[in-house]
Amino acid sequence: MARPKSSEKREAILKSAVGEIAQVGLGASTARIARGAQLADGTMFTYFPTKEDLFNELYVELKSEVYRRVDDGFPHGAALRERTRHIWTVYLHWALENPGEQKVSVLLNLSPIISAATRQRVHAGRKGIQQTLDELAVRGAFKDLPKGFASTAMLAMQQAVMDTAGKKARDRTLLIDQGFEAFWRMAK
Amino acid sequence: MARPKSSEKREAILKSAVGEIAQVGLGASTARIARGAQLADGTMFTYFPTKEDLFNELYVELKSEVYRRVDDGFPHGAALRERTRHIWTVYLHWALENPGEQKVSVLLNLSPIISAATRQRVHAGRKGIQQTLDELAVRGAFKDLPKGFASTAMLAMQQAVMDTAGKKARDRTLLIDQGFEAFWRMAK
Amino acid sequence: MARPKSSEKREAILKSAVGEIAQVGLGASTARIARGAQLADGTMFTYFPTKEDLFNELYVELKSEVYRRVDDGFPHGAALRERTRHIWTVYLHWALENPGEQKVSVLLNLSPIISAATRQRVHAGRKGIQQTLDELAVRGAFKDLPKGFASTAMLAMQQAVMDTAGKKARDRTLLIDQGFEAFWRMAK
Amino acid sequence: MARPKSSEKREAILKSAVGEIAQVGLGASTARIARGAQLADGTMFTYFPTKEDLFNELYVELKSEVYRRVDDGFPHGAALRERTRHIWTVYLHWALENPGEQKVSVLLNLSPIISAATRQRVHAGRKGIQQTLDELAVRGAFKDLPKGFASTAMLAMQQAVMDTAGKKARDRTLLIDQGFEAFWRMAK
DNA sequence: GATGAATGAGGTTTCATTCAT
DNA sequence: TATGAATGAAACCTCATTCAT
Repeated sequence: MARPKSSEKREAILKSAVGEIAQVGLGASTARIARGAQLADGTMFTYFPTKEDLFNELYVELKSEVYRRVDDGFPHGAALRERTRHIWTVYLHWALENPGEQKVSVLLNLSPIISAATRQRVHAGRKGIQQTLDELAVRGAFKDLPKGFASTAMLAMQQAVMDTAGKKARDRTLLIDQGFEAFWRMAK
Repeated sequence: MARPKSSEKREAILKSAVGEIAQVGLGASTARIARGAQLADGTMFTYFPTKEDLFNELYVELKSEVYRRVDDGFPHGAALRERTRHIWTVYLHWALENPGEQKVSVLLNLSPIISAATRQRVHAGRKGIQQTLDELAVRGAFKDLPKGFASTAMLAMQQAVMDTAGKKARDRTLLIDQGFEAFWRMAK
Repeated sequence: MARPKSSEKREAILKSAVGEIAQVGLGASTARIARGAQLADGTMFTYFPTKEDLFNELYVELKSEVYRRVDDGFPHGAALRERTRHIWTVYLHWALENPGEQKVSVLLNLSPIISAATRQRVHAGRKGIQQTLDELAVRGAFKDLPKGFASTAMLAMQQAVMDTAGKKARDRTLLIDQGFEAFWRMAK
Repeated sequence: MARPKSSEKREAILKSAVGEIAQVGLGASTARIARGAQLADGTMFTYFPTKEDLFNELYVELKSEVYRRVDDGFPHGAALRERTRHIWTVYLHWALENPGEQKVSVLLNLSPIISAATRQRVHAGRKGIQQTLDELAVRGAFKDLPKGFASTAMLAMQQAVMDTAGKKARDRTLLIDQGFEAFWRMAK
């Protein structure tokens, strides 16, 4: 076989895409993304046949990374509060350490370029957390709200923490903890 | 100068922009926006010299509309809970009745096309609510968090309600109420 | 109304297309065609939304021009031989005076870019000659061959004359005449 | 140099080229041609250094094949009519059995990609028939026309038969025979 | 020799903006 | 003012060809 497709280059493209999209939005051009990955314009298309494909794969990749992190060291036997706290904390640490990735993830999520199939795929990857979210959904104030509200609210509150962290430098670990205390009030 | 620039046309452009952006994102072309407003390609540029200008003005307009509604019938003398509830409810009704406007507002907010100056301008327009938000910021769980967190969290939780409303048809008024109860737990 | 679409520019594009295609084939680039018409790259697309559209329109235009010429001064009352001779002669004069147009016409006819609808349209324009071709079809050697063979054969023999004229300079009028005599033997 | 270039692969490339060109025209990509021959993109270039080379060789190959068939079983001693008939019939049988090859042959012939040298080479290969064509050129209606007209006309009339055969299913052998009778009238 | 990844020029088309009418 | 034709930069993508493996 000839030169195999280098996964290094694949990563470089995805990384460059994150950088470009974070800066200029989904209008980021394939040419700039390629250049950012130190590749010729055309090379990108041997890795991703289409800009649309690139963006969909990128979305999957970003979400998978988060789920992977959350699953890693997940305290399976622990009480609900501890498990919820784990999800909360791990996700926020990732997001604050990777603001570009996080922003791009949000942007892609809002875009019609992400297909229903991709959304399905990503949703399926959430399996590890699902049990915890389900338990959350029947607790406290969430009990009276529709099924998926608890997880949506968690994501929303995490977003609020991120927005705040972006403005004030402050102690992030503290912010994350206190944010969780606020969130937990809804579940108690 | 004969005819004044018709503000009717200005409105038509803004409205068309909302429709187009809601459908295809910020990549919406000026030509399509103009066509949607029943105008020629070039006419748009006598109202907004630049696409950037259009988007910035649109953002201001959308936000102003919301603030206007919230200010309208604001229960100035009432207790904090009632005032917060008013903001919560009025905003959500507007958002659920105008999903396009709401989506575009979010999209623009995330885009670098919206200048710092515009953000300032919009922020300034929030004056009517500010007092209430400030009171909220020193209550319950928000007390331990940075200044702006309460309002960010409120917006985030409202977003959660909207996302949920988008999926399930359900009784929206009930959803809004119960969503508020969840939110209020953080402030109690 | 603003500047109206100039039919002069439209003609220039079509003419340039003929020149380019005659030289390099159907791979002729839209950019070169535009440049040949002294227009910016983008301008071509206000006249023809697509390369495909351009080529289809061009085909119609070329064929129409021929039919127009043949119809012009057509000896309606004359004997079959005279009418056939008219078609033969007029077409060949056009083709020999416009070798580019003729070549492009052949090229387009062979290409899948020309749609069935276009072919239909062109065929319909042949109405003026049809009667004569039908009479031809039941004569001489054509009598034993399928319906459309006479006209196909005529076109083929005209092609032979053109090919020959392309090589030898020679007296073209004489060539056309003697070519007709050869052709007529099949119909006699 | 280990293995010799497999002539089997060479054939596969040529065959694939015919298929692709017949479908999409001379714009057929080398990659698709290679894939059609079950080869990697790059492999094609060890057999034909250039797309241009491939097309020129293909043209020679197609024409040679025809001449080979015509030469095969050529009735050298027979009367002119019989010899002409042989050329007519053998060619048409080949063309009708190999419509792709025939179409590609025409396309290549019209293209500037086929060099003068190639055309020369092909013309030279016609040696076997030349004598017959020369005799034809001084007969009947051809007598008054330039040297090469008889053979050009024959090809043209064969083209007419092919076009007709393509449309009507009909008995092809009969069509070929009756077509010949029409053609022969010009030579009688 | 065979493979297919890499290249970058070039292809078609879109688009914000200008400007003649 | 309103119109929409004109512009040319830039976007996405294809392709012949090269070359590391």
